[in-house]
Amino acid sequence: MSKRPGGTKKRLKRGLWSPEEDEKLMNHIAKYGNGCWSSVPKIAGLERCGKSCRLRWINYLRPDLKRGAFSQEEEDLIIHLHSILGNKWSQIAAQLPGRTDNEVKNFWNSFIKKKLRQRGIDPATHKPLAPAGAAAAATPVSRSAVFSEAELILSSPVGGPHMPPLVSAESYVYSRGSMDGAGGVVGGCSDDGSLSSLSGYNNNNQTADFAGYLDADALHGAVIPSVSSSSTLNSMAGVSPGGVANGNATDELCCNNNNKNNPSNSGSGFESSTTQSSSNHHLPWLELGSISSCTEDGAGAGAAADHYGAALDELKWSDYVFDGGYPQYHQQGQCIYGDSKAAADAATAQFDAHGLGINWCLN
DNA sequence: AACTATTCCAACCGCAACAAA
DNA sequence: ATTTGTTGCGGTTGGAATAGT
Repeated sequence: MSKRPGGTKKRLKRGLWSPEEDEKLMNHIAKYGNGCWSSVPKIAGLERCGKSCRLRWINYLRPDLKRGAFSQEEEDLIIHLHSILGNKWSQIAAQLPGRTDNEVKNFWNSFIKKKLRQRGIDPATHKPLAPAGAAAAATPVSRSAVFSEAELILSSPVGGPHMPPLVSAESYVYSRGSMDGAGGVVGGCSDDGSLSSLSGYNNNNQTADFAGYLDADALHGAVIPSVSSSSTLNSMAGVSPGGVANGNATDELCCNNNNKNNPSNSGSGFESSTTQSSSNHHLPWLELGSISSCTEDGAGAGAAADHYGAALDELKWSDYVFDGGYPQYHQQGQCIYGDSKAAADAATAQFDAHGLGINWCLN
């Protein structure tokens, strides 16, 4: 570890945060909001760099963090989003209310990766691991390589424009009994041929429609507020990422320095995220209308989705990939609030108990 | 009980993008 | 147009907790 530059400046503290430091930081943010991190240590009386303060707040202190075990839905969603986005942890985390990019990243590296390998799936490519002889061919492939295969299939004349029964490369990997190519139907209806609708992500025998927010282009191009960013509270407040992907200006939703004193930024975001209980509340956009983002041919695509409902049920690939025995992913180390929802509630309560009205980004 | 190995989370680092001066 | 400062992101690492011997 190299020394920090600083010369005559007081040496900044590093390492784990003490409860006192946490309290100082929380008090400061409650008072002034979370802008201008460089000035936070000075004002708050912390011997930390602003960067460290920001990270501590984003990854640990924010009361809207879930801080519990990842649910099966979250796990499935992470795997799928990773298959689309690769290591874009912030964008993946943006789809998981209450989760940070760091948390998702750690979860991936410490748990999902391992599990996928055990199942014979290459976590880098989301394809079956090649046999030893073909190791060279199975070297990590870029996300674009995976996409190219998916796009190849999606753009093949089998379906043609707006013809739903398209099979993505991924579905070959994940769908139950799909290795023969018979199963794993993924609805696709995007005009640009991108994968835009998937199903089978919740465990309630519902067709989970990811239209819109799983559009790869939208995810890459849209400014999706990350959980780890200062403009996250819109997603915490149940704002559908689909709306973002549909091109709505994020500024009007975000809590950032350009949107001061927006009522939607204060408190309500926390509440909604900490009181979510059902899977669909965790993932509010799952309640989007069927193929809602299939712009020009929405009705036809929706009908097609119904038509292939049975096949879509086959796409509960999590059941296939993770056939039970899902261990709880417990937080380790420092945890000031305990676990899960109760923790988040407690955090919110604690914040409230301090009588600290949170004014986001007031400075 | 003592030691070692492994796991995994929190924190750090370097870089890039962006905005303001 | 350039410089400087700030923020955000992804990769990496330190070390506490846990498991194994």
